[in-house]
Amino acid sequence: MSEQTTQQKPASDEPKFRYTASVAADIEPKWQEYWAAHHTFEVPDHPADTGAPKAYVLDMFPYPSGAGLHVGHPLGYIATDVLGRYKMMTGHNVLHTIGFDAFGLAAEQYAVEHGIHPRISTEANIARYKEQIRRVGFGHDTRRGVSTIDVSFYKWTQWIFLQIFNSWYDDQADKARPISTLIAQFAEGARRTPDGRAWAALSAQEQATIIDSHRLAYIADAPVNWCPGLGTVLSNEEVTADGRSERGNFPVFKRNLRQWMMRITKYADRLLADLDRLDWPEPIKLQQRNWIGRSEGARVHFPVTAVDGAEKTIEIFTTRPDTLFGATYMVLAPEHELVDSFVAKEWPAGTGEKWTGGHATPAEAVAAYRAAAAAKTEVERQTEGRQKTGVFTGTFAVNPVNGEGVPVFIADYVLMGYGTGAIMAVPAHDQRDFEFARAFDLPMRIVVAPPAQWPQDVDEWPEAYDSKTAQITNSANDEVSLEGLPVPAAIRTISEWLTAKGIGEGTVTYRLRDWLFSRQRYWGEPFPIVYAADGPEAGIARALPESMLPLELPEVEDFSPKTFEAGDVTSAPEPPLARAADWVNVTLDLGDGPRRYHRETNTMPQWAGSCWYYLRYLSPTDDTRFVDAEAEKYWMGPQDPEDTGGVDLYVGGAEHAVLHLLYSRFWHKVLFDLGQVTSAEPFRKLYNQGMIQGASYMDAREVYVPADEVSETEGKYFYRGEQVTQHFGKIGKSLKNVISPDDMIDEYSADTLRIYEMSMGPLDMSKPWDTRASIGSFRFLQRLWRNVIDEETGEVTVIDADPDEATLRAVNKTIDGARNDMEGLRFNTAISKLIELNNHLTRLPAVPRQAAEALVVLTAPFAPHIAEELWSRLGHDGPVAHAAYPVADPAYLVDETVTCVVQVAGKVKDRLEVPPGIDQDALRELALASDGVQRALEGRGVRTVIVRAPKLVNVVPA
RNA sequence: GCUUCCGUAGCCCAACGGCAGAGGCACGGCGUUCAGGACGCCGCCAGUGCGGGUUCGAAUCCCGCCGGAAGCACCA
Repeated sequence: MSEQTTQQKPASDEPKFRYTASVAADIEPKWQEYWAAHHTFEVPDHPADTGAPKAYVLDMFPYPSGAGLHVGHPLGYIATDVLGRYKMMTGHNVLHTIGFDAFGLAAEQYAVEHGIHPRISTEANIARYKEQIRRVGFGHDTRRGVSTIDVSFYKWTQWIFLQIFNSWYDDQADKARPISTLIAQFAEGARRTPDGRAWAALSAQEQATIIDSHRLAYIADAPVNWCPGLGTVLSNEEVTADGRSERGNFPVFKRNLRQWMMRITKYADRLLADLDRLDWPEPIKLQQRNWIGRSEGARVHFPVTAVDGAEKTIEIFTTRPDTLFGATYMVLAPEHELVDSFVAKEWPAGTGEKWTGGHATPAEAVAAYRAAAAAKTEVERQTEGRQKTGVFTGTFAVNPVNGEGVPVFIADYVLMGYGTGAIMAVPAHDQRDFEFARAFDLPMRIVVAPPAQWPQDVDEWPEAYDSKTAQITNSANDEVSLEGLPVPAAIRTISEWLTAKGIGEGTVTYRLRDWLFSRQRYWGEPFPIVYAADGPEAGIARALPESMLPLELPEVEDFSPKTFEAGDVTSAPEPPLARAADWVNVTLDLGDGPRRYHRETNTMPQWAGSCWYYLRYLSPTDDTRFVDAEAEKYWMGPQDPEDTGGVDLYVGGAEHAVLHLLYSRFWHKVLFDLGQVTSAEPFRKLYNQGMIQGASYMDAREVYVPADEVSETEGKYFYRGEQVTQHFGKIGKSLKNVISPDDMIDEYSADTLRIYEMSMGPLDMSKPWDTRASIGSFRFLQRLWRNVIDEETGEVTVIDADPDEATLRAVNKTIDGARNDMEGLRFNTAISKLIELNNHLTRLPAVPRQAAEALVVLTAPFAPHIAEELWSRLGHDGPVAHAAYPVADPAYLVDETVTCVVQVAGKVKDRLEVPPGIDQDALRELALASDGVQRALEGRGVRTVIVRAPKLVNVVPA
């Protein structure tokens, strides 16, 4: 590994005009400057209608980290660039650019660590990224590369937030509408207020509360993910399955906090349904479906008498209402709001120790259990949580199907955020309830008939029987019987009965929860929201008018977040913006005269900017609208009535399956509902590139050693004489295996890097990086160069004579194959075809111009610099980037003769040279008469002959 | 535990159900070269993870196992 060959210092006798790293270092910047100076890749916001098709290709918005790019990053960018250039050469208007997602936790943490203001460090990182990206030679329209931290960008992020804030979801119309339409409905009496009073009779406070409960962006007191280690709350999507922060890996606690939320749940059904209309990888669709988690079931009301004597009901959600007769207890989530009203003064006579948890009163037991639950991280809930815990509230509810009293428990295996936060427990037929019932000696009743081999006695069951195909038993009252019904029919029957009796109804529940949208950080978009300091509207969120946007992030002395001990449960978030007193406390005239207000001090999450940046690319300088309407229609509008519209190709990693890709679909749909965009979806086609893996090396202490100082001997790896072990995985600073694109460009060329990355294998597959193997790509370019340029004299050597027949065939077959491969994003096989043609030309005594030019044009999307150079040396004026991609002449795609394989019983026995147009019968006769067949048959008869003219004949012997 | 994807030469990877090899790396020989490197020409190596099945014919389709990767995981 350390013994890298290098072309940096050509030996004295190396031909003067050979394609080397130093030649590449001359021509690559030259062409990059040419493209910029000649606006080669600039495209109008909405091109004139010339009948040309369009292609909007997009890379996932990079976050510019302090570490710079490594060779894994450009993979997707190169792929979109290759496709974009190809599309341009096939007559498309192409829009391709790249910007930066530069707000957020990571950028802020980097700044804090380095003691620099995040704007300074972020802009420095962006500059570095831009330089690295520039060197790779992308065909970007750089005028469009916006960053989320640009004030002119986040003005519109704030504007979109206000659109969402000022909207509600009209279930009737099944779309978002302006909040004014809701207010009008209340004012006209078309919609009832919750308590039935007239709208005008309500106080401003009361009206605001009702309106806010419908807004798509709203403030709520809800259990949220509080991460003391980061000093901020996080969305569900940012918390890993083991209950830690995705960033930093700190513990996360459930806390009730007042936070901004986005009502994404209103879109659950549409987000789910429209997946079917998208050209996305199936695994990503599946992940979104799972995350949305639609499940059909029923809500059922269980009557219960509260401790104060009030008659209440506990509403539960179940997917198995057919098992209602088997419900023998109930469980509420510890955070359930009704719990307090059910905590009995004392334990009912005879309550066992298991149920009381050893506490003297239910109040003590519940308080202790709740405190313990709140102090647990999600990870603890899960690892310990497999052991079912809980306490009895001292109260019994009534099972509405049979009038039986059922004890009410609280237990943390029931989650507040799903369904109604309360369940009926059917221990015989639900594994979780089964485990709880075993732990608490609760009765089980069999209501789904198990197979004959199951023990008669439920006490001997090893686990719950949860079949959905069996028959219901022991389930009847005076009015309804499920006896003998299969599960689906039983669900239908009982649901109808529940609805008729008014004690329940069929319903749909989602796993998806509303999106927690505020962060207690400095480095994010400020909310364009203020609160009146006094008066009747004090504390009510009020939107700034559009004229007051952008609301700029204030400069503060101390931008670092208040963080806490990672495990400090009692801590509470303190937004850094709250310290900017001058900014927070303001006098504004919002249309009703100057008044004192204080600003919202939370900031938006990093996702906000990435929810809509692809729209801003379309008209980056428009200061009247977030996106020019015509531009959006042109680049993203639906192509036909069935089409959702959206970006034509979106390339990025699969790690954003549910975060960015779900959030931006949600925002886009809101904008669509409000008539702001014509596309119903942001990304029509999504493609996940695979990960480039790097070899990392660990010594005996399991410490990573610098990969570039490891040498290989006989399949073993050594670092400073010590043997080390090799692993393949992510590339990263901590793994000490970073290879930057700059390293590759210095050693070979940007074109080599591009060709190598595209030829490593299928784009969507993960594959190991091997710097040594990239020499092959370099050699290809060197041979290509040599096919056009004399290495000794620098003269163009192509001849103007017509190519021979074989060369014409090779050229046309390459054109045909490359076109197909380009359309299918099979860049690896396209390149292999180019290499094949190149090798063919190498063997000729002289290369015909026609063949050389075709190959140069075909190579241009992959290796644009060398292609431009050769194209220009071949005497062309315009850039090869604008040359027409060749079209194959069908006459040269068929060979004069083809080799027909003759099989006997599926085994190859002979080969025949036949004309491609040979007819079936003639070929059959030829094959049967062939030596190989005669020998293989050894006189046996022939049962059938399968003829696939002209390539194959298979003789099946009798 | 459940779901999805992937197993082809020493390595990275090709192959509409029809001759297992397109391309590259590494390796070897010859040529060129003072030499090394580079370059040119030629060569080498697998029967497709394992076991069944469907088919005239299976790397390819189906079933089961083994190995690897990813996702989900108290969601009622």
